[in-house]
Amino acid sequence: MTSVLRMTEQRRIILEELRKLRTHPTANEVYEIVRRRLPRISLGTVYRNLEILSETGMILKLEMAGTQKRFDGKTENHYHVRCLGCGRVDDVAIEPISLIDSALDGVSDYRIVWHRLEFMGFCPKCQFNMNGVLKNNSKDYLGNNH
Amino acid sequence: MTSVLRMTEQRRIILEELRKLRTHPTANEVYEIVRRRLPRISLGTVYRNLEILSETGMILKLEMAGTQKRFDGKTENHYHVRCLGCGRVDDVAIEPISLIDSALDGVSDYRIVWHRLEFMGFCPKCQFNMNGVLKNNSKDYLGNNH
DNA sequence: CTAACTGCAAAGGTTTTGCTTCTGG
DNA sequence: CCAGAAGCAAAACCTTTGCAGTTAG
Repeated sequence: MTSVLRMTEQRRIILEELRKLRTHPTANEVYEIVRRRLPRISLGTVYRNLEILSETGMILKLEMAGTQKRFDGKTENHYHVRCLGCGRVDDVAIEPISLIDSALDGVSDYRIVWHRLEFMGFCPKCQFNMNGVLKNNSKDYLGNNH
Repeated sequence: MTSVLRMTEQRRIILEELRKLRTHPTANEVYEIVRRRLPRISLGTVYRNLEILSETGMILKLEMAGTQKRFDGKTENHYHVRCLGCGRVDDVAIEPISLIDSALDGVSDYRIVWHRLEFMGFCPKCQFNMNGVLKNNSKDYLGNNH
């Protein structure tokens, strides 16, 4: 019934690279990185492995603001902060607030399992670069990717 | 410099329909709905208007878990709850917790502007239907759309 | 051995864009 | 009027899939 996972070289290297990174790459970024070690790997293989690795819980699939899925080698539940200027995503060094899950008790019919909290703001670099730019880029406020 | 927005019939009807809905349709769903009143409207026009309306703040663009963008005629900042079973998205009837924005004070270099909080759980219908299904669909837990 | 996996290429689905015509103000 | 918008179709993206050959265990 349950199929046996094989640790192929491709899968192992994808996992290794993902765990090295502090960023949250898209599938294509993973492909570019892994390709430096495995020049003949295909993008399809990267997609298939990211899918499988996240199904098994070995990595995290982040489906956040923006169109492209991003992946994270860190699997503990944690929060992210996204820069409204450049789209950069960082981890946040605070513990998940489990109290939040009960905020809907008695308010909603849903049975809450967990929550996703994403902070939106400006990274240090963009705070520096963004004098007067903001009003012309209002669309970026809602989470465009780049 | 700043271009003048025209309230065309297409734009007005998109806005009207979006404000009527309690759901959070995708661009294509908006297209299907609006088409009942404007059979000749094109999908491209719907996309362009959803983009413009969200830039001006008349609607909200939700770029959440899952691939497709969804849109919301309600513009006040509010939270959403997403069903892990069927992908349905509902509004949550609690006030945004502004205290959350200061959770990163002293922890992160980012200047936080706002936050997005999304609850994940099971809607009443899926709670009912989901006896024993869960373990076989573990991939759905991370936010797949359907 | 053989089920799981890979590379490749093609298909699918969503969103954007170029172009010509039309229209709101 | 005429800048902004619409319709249409093609292009651009991102992701998934079918298939034939390869490989981990």
